[in-house]
Amino acid sequence: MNLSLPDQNMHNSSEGCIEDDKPDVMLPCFRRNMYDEPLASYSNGSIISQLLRKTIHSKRALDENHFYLSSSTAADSGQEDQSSVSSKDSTVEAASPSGHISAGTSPDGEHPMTDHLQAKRARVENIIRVMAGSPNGKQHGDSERSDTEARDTREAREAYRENKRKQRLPQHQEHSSCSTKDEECHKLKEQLHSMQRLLRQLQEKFLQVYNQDDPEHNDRDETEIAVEHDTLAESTESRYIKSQNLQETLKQELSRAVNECVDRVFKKVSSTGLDLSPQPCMCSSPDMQMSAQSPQDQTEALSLVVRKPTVTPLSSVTPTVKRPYPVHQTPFQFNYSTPLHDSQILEHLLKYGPHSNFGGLPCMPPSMDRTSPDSVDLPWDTITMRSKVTSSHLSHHPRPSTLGAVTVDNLCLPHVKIECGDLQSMAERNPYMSLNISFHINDIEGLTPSHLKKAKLMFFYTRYPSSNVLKTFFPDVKFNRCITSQLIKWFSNFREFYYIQMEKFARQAIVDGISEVKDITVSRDSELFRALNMHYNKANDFHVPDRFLEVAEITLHEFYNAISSAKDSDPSWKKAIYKVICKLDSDVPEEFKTSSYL
DNA sequence: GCGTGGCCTG
DNA sequence: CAGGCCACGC
Repeated sequence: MNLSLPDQNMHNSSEGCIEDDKPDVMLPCFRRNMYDEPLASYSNGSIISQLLRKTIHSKRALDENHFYLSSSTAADSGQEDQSSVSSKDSTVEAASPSGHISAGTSPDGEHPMTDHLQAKRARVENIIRVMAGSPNGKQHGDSERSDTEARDTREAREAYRENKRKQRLPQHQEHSSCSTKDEECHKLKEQLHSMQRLLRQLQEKFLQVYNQDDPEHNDRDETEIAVEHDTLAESTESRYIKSQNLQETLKQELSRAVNECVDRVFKKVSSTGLDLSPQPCMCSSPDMQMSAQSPQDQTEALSLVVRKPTVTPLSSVTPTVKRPYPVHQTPFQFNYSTPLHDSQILEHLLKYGPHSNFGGLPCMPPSMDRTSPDSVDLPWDTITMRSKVTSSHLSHHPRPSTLGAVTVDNLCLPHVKIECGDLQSMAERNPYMSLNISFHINDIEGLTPSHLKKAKLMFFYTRYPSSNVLKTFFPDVKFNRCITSQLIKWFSNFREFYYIQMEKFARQAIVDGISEVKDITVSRDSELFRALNMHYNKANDFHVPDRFLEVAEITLHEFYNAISSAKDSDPSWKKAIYKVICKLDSDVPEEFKTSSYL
């Protein structure tokens, strides 16, 4: 029954995430002295700045001699940066060192970028900004509205929120819904061509920079990237942060938006005969290209994009990254996500860069070290875009016992609500960072499937465990309000199932004509027991204590008596039964106290 | 106000 | 199984 060792190290490191800076366990990419940049620096206006700066920085680390001495139009860089920043990003932009400020500034501040490269970057930036200025899709607005409209009938509060949200919707979204199909197809067509053209331009610019800079290392020097494609509009961000069910909202919004976009665009485009074959991507990653070629495979929101660790890094500037992207960070969106997939990939690549967000997050598990087992044999620049495997971290995938093999699934499944735990205030101050932190915190110190299994087995002894009991028997869990509530909720769910079964079998007994309560017994051969055992002891590798059979029988009798005496007409007729059953708890065996139990 | 349990829902 | 909501007790 020893399913897994407790991830003590992970818990410890998770604490460091909040308070302790532990550079000794951090990957190079997470060290502040490498890419120490505030999150806000990855604002829309300087996507390309960030990427190029890193690329150049990487190259410089490889070969200090690869500089270009020519100068050209560097002067227009700053001007463009300031003039074309969208208003919604202006706040972040103003607070960040991005844009023209970063134009000639290398991370270490010792090697000023050449004018030549500045000019190139400025041009590419301009292209990116043109892309960013593409009209916003109306699908999201529609989907968002339909989503909320479906459930705002009950709550005046919800209706109020809905109204406010509608007021914020740009007018053109309202009008666009009235467009004819022909117009939509035409616009789509134009957009596609436009974006393809822009993408080609951008690719050319990039390749130009790369090839001129270092043709020999071109294929090896591609920036490792992680991308996310979602279609959430930034306008909904604040609502999400305040939402009480961030996780569900994100998943629903993402899934629906992506599904709608994919379905719609393929339907329309197939009728127009447009060629949707992807443009050759500058990213050589097979996974990357495949994800672009098969957008229809992504029917669920990508909760995370993972870049696998690399095997033989050329230098310390090619660190490994596994990280989730908060889904709400899309700075802009396209009308039809699918044909613009490459652009979106590029956009995210450029916006977030391969090292963003982690400057202040020294909390990644040791498994992310490049020496971890799962990094072996992975090619350079492998980019894995994984769809959301499951909506819950409680998927029955046993957590690997070795720290080096912590699965992506465990890392990519957001669970913790923003308002949970100690991160709430941080979340309010910086939603970007807080989302990331929350995801990781939960991954590191959240309850695992092993914990769930253990809890189920404990249910055979105690149906109503106190918080103290839970803390005693889950010593490897770092308790906070959230974790405690979750554990309590688990037992609440266990009880719910338990009592449902009891009522069901009690009623069945009555239907079967059993007139004497003493004729009702619960043995290991009973159907009732099988049902319960299947639920709490699915693997059937645990010997259920006899006492549980006794309690089950008592419970069944209680239900039988109550139902047969028509007490179930009282809405709260079960409460009396609960009162009886809660006194039948046994002590949980000491073995359960060890963190390695199971 | 907070913790907890139950009910309902997805 | 989790989230929302409500009720209850402290």
